[in-house]
Amino acid sequence: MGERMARELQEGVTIWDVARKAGVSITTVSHSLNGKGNISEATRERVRAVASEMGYVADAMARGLRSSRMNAIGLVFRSLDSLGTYGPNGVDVFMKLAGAAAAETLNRNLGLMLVPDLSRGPLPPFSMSLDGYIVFAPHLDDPVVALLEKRGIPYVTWDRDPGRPDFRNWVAHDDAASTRVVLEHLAAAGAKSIAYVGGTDRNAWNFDCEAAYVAWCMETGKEPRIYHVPERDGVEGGQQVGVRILGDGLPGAVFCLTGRHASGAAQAMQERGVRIPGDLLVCTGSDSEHSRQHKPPISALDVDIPAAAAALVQRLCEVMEGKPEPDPVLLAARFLHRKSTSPGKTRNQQRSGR
Amino acid sequence: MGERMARELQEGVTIWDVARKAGVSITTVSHSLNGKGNISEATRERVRAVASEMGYVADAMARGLRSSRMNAIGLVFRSLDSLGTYGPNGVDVFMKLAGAAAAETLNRNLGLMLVPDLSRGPLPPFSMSLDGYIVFAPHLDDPVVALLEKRGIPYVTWDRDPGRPDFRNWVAHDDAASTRVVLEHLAAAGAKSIAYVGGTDRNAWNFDCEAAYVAWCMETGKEPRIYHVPERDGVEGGQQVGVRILGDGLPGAVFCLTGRHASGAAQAMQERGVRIPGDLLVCTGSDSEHSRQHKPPISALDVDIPAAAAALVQRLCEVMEGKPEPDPVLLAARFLHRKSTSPGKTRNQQRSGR
DNA sequence: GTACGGAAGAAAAACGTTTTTGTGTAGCTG
DNA sequence: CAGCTACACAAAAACGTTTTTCTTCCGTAC
Repeated sequence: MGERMARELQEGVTIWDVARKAGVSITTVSHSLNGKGNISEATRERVRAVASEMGYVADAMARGLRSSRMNAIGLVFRSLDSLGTYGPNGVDVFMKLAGAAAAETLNRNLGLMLVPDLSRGPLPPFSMSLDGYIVFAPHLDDPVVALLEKRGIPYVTWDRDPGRPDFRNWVAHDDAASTRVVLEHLAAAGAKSIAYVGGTDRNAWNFDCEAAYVAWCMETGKEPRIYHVPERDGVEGGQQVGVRILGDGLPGAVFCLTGRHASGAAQAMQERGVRIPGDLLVCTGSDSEHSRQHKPPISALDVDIPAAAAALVQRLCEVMEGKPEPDPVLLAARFLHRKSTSPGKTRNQQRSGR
Repeated sequence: MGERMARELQEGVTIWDVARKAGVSITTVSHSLNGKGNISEATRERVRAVASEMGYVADAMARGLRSSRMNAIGLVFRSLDSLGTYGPNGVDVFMKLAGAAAAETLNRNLGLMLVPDLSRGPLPPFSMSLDGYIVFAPHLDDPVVALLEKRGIPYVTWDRDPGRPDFRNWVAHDDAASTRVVLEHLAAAGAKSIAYVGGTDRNAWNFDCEAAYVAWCMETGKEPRIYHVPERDGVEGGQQVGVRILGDGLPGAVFCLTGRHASGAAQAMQERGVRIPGDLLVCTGSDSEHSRQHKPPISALDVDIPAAAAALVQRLCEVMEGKPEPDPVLLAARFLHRKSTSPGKTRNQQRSGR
């Protein structure tokens, strides 16, 4: 029996094999297994037993061909595409999201396909056959989004597409509100002036945070101090901007959107004698290993990745099922209050680590 | 034209549409596009032009059904499965590998599918239709490997499968050699005794490193001091083992396989007054954000991820093409010499960071 | 003038499902 | 007992390719 079973489990047990063994037609097998049609419970049960005993699994491609559903979705990281590397140091939000999305899709019996930049080079063979896409951080006039749109492939995005105000299937943080939380926290902690360091990717995150920063400055009558560093420059870019900021005069606080920039800026300034949080408060808009491990640890806005993944997958499934578009989903970012923005302790205390 | 093209690019332009428009049979279209059959160059060119003008892309599932090649491979992280989370803090080797593998597969016009644990729960729909698998860090008697074996699906593993000495399609570091490099480095830096902290997953990495450690101790006449911490316990587990090691008497050096354990152990011991590298050298067998960011930075063995991904994908493609099995691929781990194992500096120097 | 052979392409089979349509039997109604 | 319905299942069509086999045409050799 084991011998025989092993042979049957070899690739290639089709619906015909099951039908023959169960003494029914392939229709009956299909219906039994999918809970459709009009089959007596007895037959259904028997067929199920035979199928599972034979280790039958419906061929995904045949099924997909017929029902034009692939049961898999694609995940494309636009920000990684522009970063030029798919494994940047310390930026773990991507893997976390990929992992969480994979777990989430598995719950719905969907596969998750990792698709590098769709817009250049030849298309990966069945990128166009996937049932839907999650596009992470599309940028302005994103060609990947345009392609999906043209093909009529359902998709959702993390962060809105800045060039498509009418598109509603997105999930994101409320960046304006989060920015405000940060700025008010910094102000409450005693910062008189706050410098802002954004990235150069033309995505909603950069746009919205900067707009919120400017608006807040207007409201509170402060002079905006805005710096931009390319995302791909990472910690090094942060160090350079740290030096620039110092040259322009030490502000009360620095708000860097990316964790790597924040870490680099803080490090450069600390090396030049600035004490954090004594002389300067530092906060970042996206938590990363760098912000966590910096001495002192840097306060950060944090994404609840599993929640984000769940919301994205859920919304995508709704879109794929043709449900009417509800409003975009806005998640609240958590603010992680760490040492780098602790208001005015004495200078000695801050040295003792921990 | 633009209007019309846009409509045609809508989903659903089939080989029939192309054939009709070009005034030939579907056979001719298929042959023209795939460079097969006996078609005059003129026709071939004309068909190609029509097809690309219409934005025709062969349906991946129909093609896959016919040729029983899916043009996609699966990637499954066994160590993440056992870790219980797909986004562990600071463990970025996975995303890096996923990203590098995705880039590598794209070069070969293959898709990359992320597949969570295959061995429990219902199978993701077409996990069994994929052309091949990369299994990262299979453990002893790994059910995922068994399943693939049973189904006759080609696969390669990162690290050998400890339960299948005959299986040769794997890529790994030479763990024995690497361990030796570390131990000799620690000894050369002045460590008289070296404690070893391994994980509890039953994979080749844990087995081979520990065996190499024991062998080295025998050779050099040292008493082995072995500790085990579950991988999933992370930094916290490291802290606990740090305390245990201290209780057993301070060794000259500690070699922790995982970066998170190393960081935790170092931290716990530093908090109890141990100076690194003054009183104790610390080294880890796998670089991670934790080892990089620790103060002082912890020396580590590092994987050349792109090389690993390239080797894995390459080997998998060979296996899928039925090439005879050459020897397993052994990559050399780089040893990253950092502050935590710098031999006997004065105690004051080591405080000034950097 | 017929047979042969190669070139260029068309027709048809096959891949393994799902879904639509058919078919036969049993039970009930009028 | 003809006719209708419900039931349980089977047959066949369809999905969009690739591949195998078949046709047609034409030039050349016998």
